[in-house]
Amino acid sequence: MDKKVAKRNNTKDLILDAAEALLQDRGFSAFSYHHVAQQLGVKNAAIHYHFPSKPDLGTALIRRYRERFRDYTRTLEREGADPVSKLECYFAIPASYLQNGQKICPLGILEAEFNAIPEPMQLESRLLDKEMRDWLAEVLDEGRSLGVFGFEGPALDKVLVIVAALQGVLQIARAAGPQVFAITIKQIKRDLGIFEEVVK
Amino acid sequence: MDKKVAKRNNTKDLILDAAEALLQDRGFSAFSYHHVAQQLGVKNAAIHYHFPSKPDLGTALIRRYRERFRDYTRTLEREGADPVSKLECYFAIPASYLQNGQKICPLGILEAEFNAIPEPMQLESRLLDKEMRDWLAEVLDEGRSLGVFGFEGPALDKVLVIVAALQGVLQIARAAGPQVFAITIKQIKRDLGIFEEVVK
DNA sequence: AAACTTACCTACTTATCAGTAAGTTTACAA
DNA sequence: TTGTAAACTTACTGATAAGTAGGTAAGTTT
Repeated sequence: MDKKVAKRNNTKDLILDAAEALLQDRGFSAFSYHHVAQQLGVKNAAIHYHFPSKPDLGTALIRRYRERFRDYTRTLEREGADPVSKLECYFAIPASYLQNGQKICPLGILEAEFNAIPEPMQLESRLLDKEMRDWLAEVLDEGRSLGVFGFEGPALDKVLVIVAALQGVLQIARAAGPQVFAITIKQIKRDLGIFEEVVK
Repeated sequence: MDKKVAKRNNTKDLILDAAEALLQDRGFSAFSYHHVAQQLGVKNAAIHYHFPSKPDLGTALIRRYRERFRDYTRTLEREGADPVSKLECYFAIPASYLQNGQKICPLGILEAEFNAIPEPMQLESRLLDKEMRDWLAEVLDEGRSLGVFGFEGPALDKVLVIVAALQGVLQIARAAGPQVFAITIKQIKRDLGIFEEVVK
């Protein structure tokens, strides 16, 4: 019975998908309900039906990022991935952003526009940031004690530089071209001491 | 004769100052002529008198960043600063952003909102990015040949990680608190090999 | 088959945005 | 003293923003 304009039941997810793309492409302030609606071929009010206010949509978006990340890391854990491949999988996230239309890290825009987004979104952003950095720190610590990573100081400090560099370079790629991403990854690996054997 | 509301002749600069603060606080899409006007105690149209359109204001802003950076580096050159103090001076720029109300790098927002800003601003952003990275690369190369910096690979590659990390960490500081900045600086120095003697 | 719910649309409101036209004040020059 | 240009203000316009009220066509439940 799905003839012509059959009622869809996945609109909510499609809205989140479109909003996610717009967020990582233009920023939160720079996209509107109209943009989302147009992309889905529905009207303004349809978005308001699923997400009454823009803050609602925004927080739902970040919550989805969080869940996705949690699921991702849990899967890696379940599969018994080693620290190096965990790190590679982490690098694959921003890499996919870059490939999929020069997108940037969601946290990058959210934090850049931090003082212009509603408080609930700020809160969710803080949580996402903490969860990601804490997980990566565990990976680095694990790798260091196994002897596959070489770095000095607390893992959380090293994580900070890595996360910040990735977040920054995706933005720089907009102005300087996509090749800067691979260069950064290479340098980060060098600084982690996991490239010498392969390179030289 | 400056009694009450004497005509000012520095409004143009004051507008740029206010716009600069707003840009680094909220982003380009999230601030309006009204915000700027309100902060200066003038009307909307006064801004349009000095900067006919928002792209005009935006490009003027970035051009000023560029001039300021050029003047800054030229002064350092004239004073015969060594690579280490040049680097310290470079670090002082984002440090001042952080201190002055959790501001972030202008290039950070401009590149994050890249696809939402007018083309002339994109062009100016590219120039600013290139000029800054090229200068820093010279500093790093100079320092390496003098033996004060220790790093592998092309200086431009190392610069990329440093610039990206600084840009990123200023944003992360919004969500994670200002202390992450000092940690990042410390880590960057460690990775440049200019911290061992002082720390350990 | 009636009652209710889901998932929209049409058509609006209110606010804010960038931008403009025309008038006003002030400083300075002729 | 008058003229003129710079630096505004007043008072708008049209576009777009978020958000809402009310209606409706389907599907679901009772």
